[in-house]
Amino acid sequence: MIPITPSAIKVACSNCNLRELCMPMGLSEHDLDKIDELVASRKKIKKGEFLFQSGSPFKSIYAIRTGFFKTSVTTEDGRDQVSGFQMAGEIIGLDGIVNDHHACDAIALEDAEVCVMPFERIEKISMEVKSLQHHVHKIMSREIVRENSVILLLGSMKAEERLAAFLLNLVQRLHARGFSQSELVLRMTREEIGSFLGLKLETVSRAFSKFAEDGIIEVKQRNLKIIKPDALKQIVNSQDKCI
Amino acid sequence: MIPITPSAIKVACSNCNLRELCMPMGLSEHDLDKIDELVASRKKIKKGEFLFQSGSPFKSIYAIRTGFFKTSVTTEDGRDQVSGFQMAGEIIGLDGIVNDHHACDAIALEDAEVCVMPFERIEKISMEVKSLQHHVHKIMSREIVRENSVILLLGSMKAEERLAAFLLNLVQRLHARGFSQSELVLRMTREEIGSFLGLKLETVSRAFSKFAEDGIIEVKQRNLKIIKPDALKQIVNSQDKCI
DNA sequence: TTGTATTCTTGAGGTAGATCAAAACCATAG
DNA sequence: CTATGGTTTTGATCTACCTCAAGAATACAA
Repeated sequence: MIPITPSAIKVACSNCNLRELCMPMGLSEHDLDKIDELVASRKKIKKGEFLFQSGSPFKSIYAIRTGFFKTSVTTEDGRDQVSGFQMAGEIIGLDGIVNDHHACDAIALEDAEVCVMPFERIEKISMEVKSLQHHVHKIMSREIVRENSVILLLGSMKAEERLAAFLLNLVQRLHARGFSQSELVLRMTREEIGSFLGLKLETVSRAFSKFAEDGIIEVKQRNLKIIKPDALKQIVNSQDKCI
Repeated sequence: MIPITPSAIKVACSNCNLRELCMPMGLSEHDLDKIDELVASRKKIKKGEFLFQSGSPFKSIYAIRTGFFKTSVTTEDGRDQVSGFQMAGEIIGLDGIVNDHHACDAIALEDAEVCVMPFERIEKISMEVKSLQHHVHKIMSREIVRENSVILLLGSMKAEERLAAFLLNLVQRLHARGFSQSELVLRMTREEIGSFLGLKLETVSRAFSKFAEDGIIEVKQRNLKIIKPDALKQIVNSQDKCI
């Protein structure tokens, strides 16, 4: 039996099965070696624990390997709101770059593991690997675009439209990770969904019931099955066509 | 009389009075020379015209020199929502990086002029000038944080709180540009404010009237004077402290 | 000047979603 | 198994904001 030494379990993006989600494609051997230096370590976070907290010093961004997170922002007077849900292959922590401290909380909704990528290291290697630099820009831009769509949702959709859009987005991202297009397990409570969608948990629950009643979905607690994805899409795009 | 030749009016960040807003600080002579290559040209946009449109190919980001813009996002079914207002010294267009085409519209609310910065050039010079690279990261992170606060506003504040937060943000940014802390001219209609805040224009108008009635502001069409900034701050942080 | 279009204000009434409340469901520990 | 605490559902009522509508103020053109 060969003992597993620390070096044997060394972190390596180059043979990580999530690489295509968090790293640029088509790198040369040489660049791949450099990329492997990006991840300083891995970190396990238990369900309910913080990955980082608002106000804590920013050092690294994180690639989620396993598990599920929520991020939430807080006002001075203590109101807080879920600003996103993140799953394996997604990058978290970009909000910390501007002011060298984090601007939101990141909490694990289930036991999770992340790759810790010190941002200084990213910037250093970005100076040498052009495709990494561009990739970082893309990831940040993607976050900006994602938030744009959340703003659109919060500012112009009504309750059922919001929930439909949320479910479609969730299942689409899960599908991109090889999960079912129709079945999923919600990792968050109705209250957290409501917070994200700018609704109260009762409203979320009622919308779920309504969808189930209409045969669009089947819900049993956190287990959800999408029966008619097209009906959901239609709900999202149901702005009165009249006038 | 010496005729002004094209080269004489060459764009130069190094002696632009907005430099401290859009460029990194403390650059060496050598780096400053490189930075001056960032801006390919200047572009004038008339009131009501697009700087770029959703779906149009992404080439450059823009630094606003003069004027005032709004950005707006659109759903498939044609709903649109103002996602931000931008003023001199702010950067616009970062949403285009991910997919090589823009994800929102940018429209001038008054005659404006922008510095056109081809993004490829930014990436090239970023490989050489470390502080520029970090600055780009900061600017993108700042946009992420800004959008976070819009999400918080839309998801958890009520009408008057939203308007108060909006006015405070606006006047604070204007003040950072040397304008008055108390007086400002709104560059946008009530409808545009409402769209940004997820409210109808009537609600915005009523909130203005309420603030004026309470002696917190004075409004006369687009001209606005903030009489009691602290009252506005209190309105923003007025979440029931009970329980 | 007058006319027209746009923006803004204000009122009256309707409604989506919030709030309050109770019961059902589920998970976990003992 | 029961007990406990968190989550979810559902009902009844309330309210903040929307909708509809009309008029006033403003800007601009002829």
